[in-house]
Amino acid sequence: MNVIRPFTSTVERLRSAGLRPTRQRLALAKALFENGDRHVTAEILHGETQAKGIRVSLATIYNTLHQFTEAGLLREIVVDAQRCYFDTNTSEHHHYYHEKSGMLEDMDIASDMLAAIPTPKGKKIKQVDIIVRTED
Amino acid sequence: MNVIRPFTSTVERLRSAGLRPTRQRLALAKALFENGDRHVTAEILHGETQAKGIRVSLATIYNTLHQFTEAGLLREIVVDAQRCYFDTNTSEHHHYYHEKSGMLEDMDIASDMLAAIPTPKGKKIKQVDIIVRTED
DNA sequence: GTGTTTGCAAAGTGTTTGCAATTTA
DNA sequence: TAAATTGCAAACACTTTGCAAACAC
Repeated sequence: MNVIRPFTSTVERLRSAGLRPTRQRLALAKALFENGDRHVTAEILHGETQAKGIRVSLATIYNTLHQFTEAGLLREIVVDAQRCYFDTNTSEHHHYYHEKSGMLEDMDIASDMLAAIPTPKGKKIKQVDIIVRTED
Repeated sequence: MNVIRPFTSTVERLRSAGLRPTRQRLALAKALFENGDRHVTAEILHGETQAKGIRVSLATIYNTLHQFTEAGLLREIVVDAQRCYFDTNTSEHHHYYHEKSGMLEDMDIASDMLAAIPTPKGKKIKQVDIIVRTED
């Protein structure tokens, strides 16, 4: 017999990443993945959950963001020594960073452009990050 | 009449950047610019000056690195949320970052590759940073 | 029940700042 | 001498950690 189970796909997403679908992780996953591509910091997520009346501590948000990143659900983007972004779009793409506003924006660029990048001897390329900083 | 003046070119470099050639700035400029291209953090520079018996406080090193950057003598490179590098090579070029070792290495890449990067509407590109992260 | 996860507060890291003392020109 | 610069220690912002209580299965 069936029971109505909300967020089944989010639950499954967490389970297949090997993460127990706790209340906190579900709330964060919902905020992250149910509204299209997002660029968030821990602070932003914390503010959002608080605004919705969901109690998730900042420490848990940090931990969860890293767990999601390790699980391949998020990609971390380093733009600035004191602002750590996580991108829900984990496919290969690059960014504009508008420093004044602190806004991060996806960039459209032909991925074959990266063919020009030489591989360093004896090393394997793990990730290529292109950040175009704009004046604002 | 002439007096023997050591480090004249470093002195001039500072003066033309509008910075008084103090003992501390001279020591840092020497360490930075008299040994070819370098990638340094504040900690590295601090360690070096201490090893040489030159007394420069960490606060002054941070301040000086930023003054040099504003003056165009250095370029700041953000690779990692807790490691801020300064590059003595201010010309357009990009980097490999070997995460495990924390080593930053210059990359040779055709600069016309960057022609493919679209300018965002209504904004001006200030700087393009390409960081190729390697496994190690 | 058992192992996992959470929240809190404390600790940590790298950086910046306020201000008196020092140095430069 | 006047203005700029320095060093210290304290403040800072952001992030991580230790551990007891709460939770998932």
